[in-house]
Amino acid sequence: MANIDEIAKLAGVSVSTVSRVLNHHPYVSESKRAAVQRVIDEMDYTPNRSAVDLIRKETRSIGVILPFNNNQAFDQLLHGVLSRSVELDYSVMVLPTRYDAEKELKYLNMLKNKRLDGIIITSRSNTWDAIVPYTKYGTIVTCELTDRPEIGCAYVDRYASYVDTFQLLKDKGHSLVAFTIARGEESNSTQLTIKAYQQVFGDIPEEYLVRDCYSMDDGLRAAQELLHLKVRPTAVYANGDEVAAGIYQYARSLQLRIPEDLALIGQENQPVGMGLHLSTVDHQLAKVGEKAFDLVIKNSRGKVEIPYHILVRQSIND
Amino acid sequence: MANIDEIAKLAGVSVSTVSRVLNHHPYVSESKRAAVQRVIDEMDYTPNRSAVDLIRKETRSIGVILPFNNNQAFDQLLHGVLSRSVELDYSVMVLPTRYDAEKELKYLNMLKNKRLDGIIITSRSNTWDAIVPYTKYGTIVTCELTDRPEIGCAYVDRYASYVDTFQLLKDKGHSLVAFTIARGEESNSTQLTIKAYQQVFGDIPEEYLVRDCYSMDDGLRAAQELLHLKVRPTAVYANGDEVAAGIYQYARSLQLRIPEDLALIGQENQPVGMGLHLSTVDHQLAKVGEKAFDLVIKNSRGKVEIPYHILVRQSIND
DNA sequence: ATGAAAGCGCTAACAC
DNA sequence: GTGTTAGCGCTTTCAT
Repeated sequence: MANIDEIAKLAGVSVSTVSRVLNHHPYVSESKRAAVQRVIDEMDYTPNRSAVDLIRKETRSIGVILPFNNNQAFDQLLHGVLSRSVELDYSVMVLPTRYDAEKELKYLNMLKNKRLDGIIITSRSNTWDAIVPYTKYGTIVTCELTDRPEIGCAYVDRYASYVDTFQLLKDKGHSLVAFTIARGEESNSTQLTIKAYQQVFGDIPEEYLVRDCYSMDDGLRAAQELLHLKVRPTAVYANGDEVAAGIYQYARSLQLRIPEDLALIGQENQPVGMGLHLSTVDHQLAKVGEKAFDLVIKNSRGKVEIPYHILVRQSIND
Repeated sequence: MANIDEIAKLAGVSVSTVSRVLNHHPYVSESKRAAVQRVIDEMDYTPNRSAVDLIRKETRSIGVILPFNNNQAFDQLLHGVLSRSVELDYSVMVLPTRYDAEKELKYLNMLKNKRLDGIIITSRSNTWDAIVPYTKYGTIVTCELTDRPEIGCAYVDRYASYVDTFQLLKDKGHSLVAFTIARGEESNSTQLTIKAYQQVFGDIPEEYLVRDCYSMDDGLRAAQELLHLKVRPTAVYANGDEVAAGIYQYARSLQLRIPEDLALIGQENQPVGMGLHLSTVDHQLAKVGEKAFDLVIKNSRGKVEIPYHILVRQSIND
């Protein structure tokens, strides 16, 4: 591929002039601009991006740190990020950690070596103490609330959301309420779910907490565990609509009526829940992703709260 | 951030020596290597990636072109790509087109401006004639079979797969077979599904073909259309397990028995189908993604076929 | 084994 | 308006 020097030579101008037309600067005579453009077209020339990034000290690329890409929730966040990035002509790298703290730091290092202008952390494995130093090299935005002033946040008040949901169930007359979670206790949202439960109902009966739930299949397993207990829960709060759908399915196979025999509520308002009339808590993850993107490219440390919505559908009794 | 000159100066060596230790070259005395390393650590130095890419003329980054990221099938492909990329220390950019041909070309241009070493096309909007010229600038691998010699392919023989599946249904005694598709007729797999159907059953009754199916919700809609027909199909081939699950759900709500009253088979072996004992055709999309990645970084134009598996579970009669 | 120096392809300050 | 030139931060001959 030709370079800018060659274009300049062929057009009979200096490289600065070529650079100017490339970057749509004013103060270029129409005749020269046209001449340069013609040569550019003829030679099928495109500026080398590494050279531009090197001198501009920015890449118009951002990264998204997530544990897995094949997960509904992270996929929604990513979707939000991508929507905005396409509009604003940014590129996005997907940085999957599998909850490996080492790898996470390696990704953060892409700010330092100027490969990325910013990074969105959708879920982290490191402590903030380990992460914050990297803000020196680029913008870091996270999808949970932290009071670290160096970190931008696009977040949902999960604790309030969980409390609200459990309270709703309680208000509907349920005292035997089970719930499902994804990872074990080290995860942020898991911790908050547990705290919220305790806040509303007090102690958690060990058998009312089902771990490692991600898919509909896990929902079936969870229901299998829960619905054969001597003291069967009368309501379940699932950590996702897929999981809720699995529970629904299993309950129906047992001839249980929803919501009369079992009330059910999921999360994230996924299509899977719509036709089943499952209630759900929509944390608006795509919107969180969009907002996180906006923060990161504005180099903002703002804390932006995204509202959640509890959608009560037929799977909850009146 | 410090640069390589500064490190050289502080370590009392030349920049070449610093570069050598950075790149683990031989022929550096242990004493100097140690001295340089110490300064690097002290200064917390990391080489600028744009400068390295510029001179090396490669980025160790690849792109994945897909229409949407929030879609099970593309997500599986992406998952395969990411698995391998993490192992081999490559970065991957997600390039969502929404089937916009212009945008697709813009993405392909990232090969030309040396931002990406290669691109994986999981689904395309342009003709091969428009795409092939970009192979001059980087490797292009696709997830469908094309005989263009410049393009590497990691693909499943979809036509054979679809014919096999329809034939299986026919062998089980079904002559009233409906099916669902995603996009309209311009999509490659849709076209092949239609051709396969005609090959096995002849003409397609218009009402046995349901379009725009992506999620479980769409499956419910499809079932609603199909199961109230005067001549109800006795089997449905869904273009995904989520869609199949929706159909299952609706059929059950009508008290139809699966498979006695309605045989059902989906695609992609998703968790949603497992607990429902839905039969499925596993096109091994994650494996396709992995293989596509391997081709692209080997700069290979190979054509690699990935086998598909028909998993017969309870949703099909004997 | 080590260093000097020539780029890689581009932008922008400065001079005219 | 336009050109000259000094970098940006690095790798890699080519000497020594």
